Amino acid sequence: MIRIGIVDDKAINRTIVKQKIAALADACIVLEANNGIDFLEKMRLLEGDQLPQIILMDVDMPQMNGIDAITIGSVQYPSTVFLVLSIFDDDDKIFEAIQAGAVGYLLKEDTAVDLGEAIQEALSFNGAPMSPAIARKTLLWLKNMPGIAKQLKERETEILSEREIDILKLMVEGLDYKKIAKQLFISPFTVRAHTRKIYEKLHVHSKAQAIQLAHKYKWV
Amino acid sequence: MIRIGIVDDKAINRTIVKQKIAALADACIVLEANNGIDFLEKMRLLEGDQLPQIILMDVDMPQMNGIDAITIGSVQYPSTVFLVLSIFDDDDKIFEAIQAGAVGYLLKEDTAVDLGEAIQEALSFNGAPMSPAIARKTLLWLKNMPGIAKQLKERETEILSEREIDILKLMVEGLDYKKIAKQLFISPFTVRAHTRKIYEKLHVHSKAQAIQLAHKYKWV
DNA sequence: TTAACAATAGAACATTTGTACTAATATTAG
DNA sequence: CTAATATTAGTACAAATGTTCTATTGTTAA
Repeated sequence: MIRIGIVDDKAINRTIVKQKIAALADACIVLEANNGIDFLEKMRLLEGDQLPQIILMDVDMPQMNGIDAITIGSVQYPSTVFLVLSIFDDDDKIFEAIQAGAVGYLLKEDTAVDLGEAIQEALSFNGAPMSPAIARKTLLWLKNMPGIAKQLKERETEILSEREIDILKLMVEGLDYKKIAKQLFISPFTVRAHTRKIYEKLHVHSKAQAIQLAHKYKWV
Repeated sequence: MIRIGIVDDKAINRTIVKQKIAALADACIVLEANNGIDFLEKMRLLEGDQLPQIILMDVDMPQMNGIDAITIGSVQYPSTVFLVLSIFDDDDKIFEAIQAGAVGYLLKEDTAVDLGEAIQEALSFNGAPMSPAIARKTLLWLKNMPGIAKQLKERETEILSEREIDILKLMVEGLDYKKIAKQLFISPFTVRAHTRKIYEKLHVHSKAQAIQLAHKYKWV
């Protein structure tokens, strides 16, 4: 019997998932929580042999979101497996969830993936369930992140546009927005617009982080 | 009607795949090759509207392996989608295949994944088919990627103190004042004090400029 | 011929950073 | 011992940056 936990702030979502679980032969819900805080508190009250083996975690929740809950929970309960069940395929969210320790990421609306199958895969030794859309994103990220084993020289980044690379280069040289704008004969606002796009694409949140990636992957 | 190509050096494997394809309603085999060279030659003989939309590619083949075939093929035939069908879940192979341009990676023995579904996913706009085992590996890679930037050599700068270099290193890694402070168990104010000293010594006026010098003189 | 995207420009607001100060310890070179 | 320097910690304010928006124009892919 597989012990399952559901964390979602919307009762309707929990009900839908519970109905799907009920259809499975070998599974039962042992924990239900509204948000990250609630989840951690309810986990603390359970004995070791009653702890859920798998948690189906929503991302957007009040008080404590799913990412933070996974970050803390995956350390505190290393034998529990966390599976994100989100409505959004927001890049940053997926990335953060994986970083936090989620073993899989499913889209709620993704009908192609059967929840039961996903649970089986998550619990099986070396499986990780993913919606095809999510799989594609992770592959694209991987593809564009050289430096694992082979250092792929001056390969095309494919992520950033030409103009974005212009800006990134000047950023690396230590120029501020105004100086970059003057250099490229454009408005400082435009430089900032490009910067926002760069951050979004690289999943970073500061100039220093962008510069670090630029050096690491030799984009400059 | 989906046009499919199979590249595998073992006739028995091709037969198995062909049988699975035959069971699909809307698909037909338009190309069959023994290895990478053979594949590229046979592709050249086909008209644009007869080119396969999807290639099921084996990895280990004589003369030219699947990775190289994808590398070349994905450039020459950008609208064709390459799907690796391998017996091995060898880390390097998977990674190389993705780098080469494969949109998905399936294990032949993986019974959980239906080939037809995988083909549909591969052809659909933003789907990528993956065996759960492969998905897990890619997730692990992603998770561990940003952390590879360790092991920095010590070098005498003669200008900066040890502590200042500590701070500079973390600055280069993209951490803000608070994060650096937490990392070094000191107050953010202290970090800022060090930063001021660093700027003074290096004659710079921003984080980005300091990072630039750090890279230029290989202090990190 | 739409749809998507790149490049441009800007408003508004919160956070972080840069700079100019002070100041207590600890260590070290002369 | 004394002076210099490193490390620590803080206040205060101005400037730069990060983020969330909107919006126009041109180019390109489907």
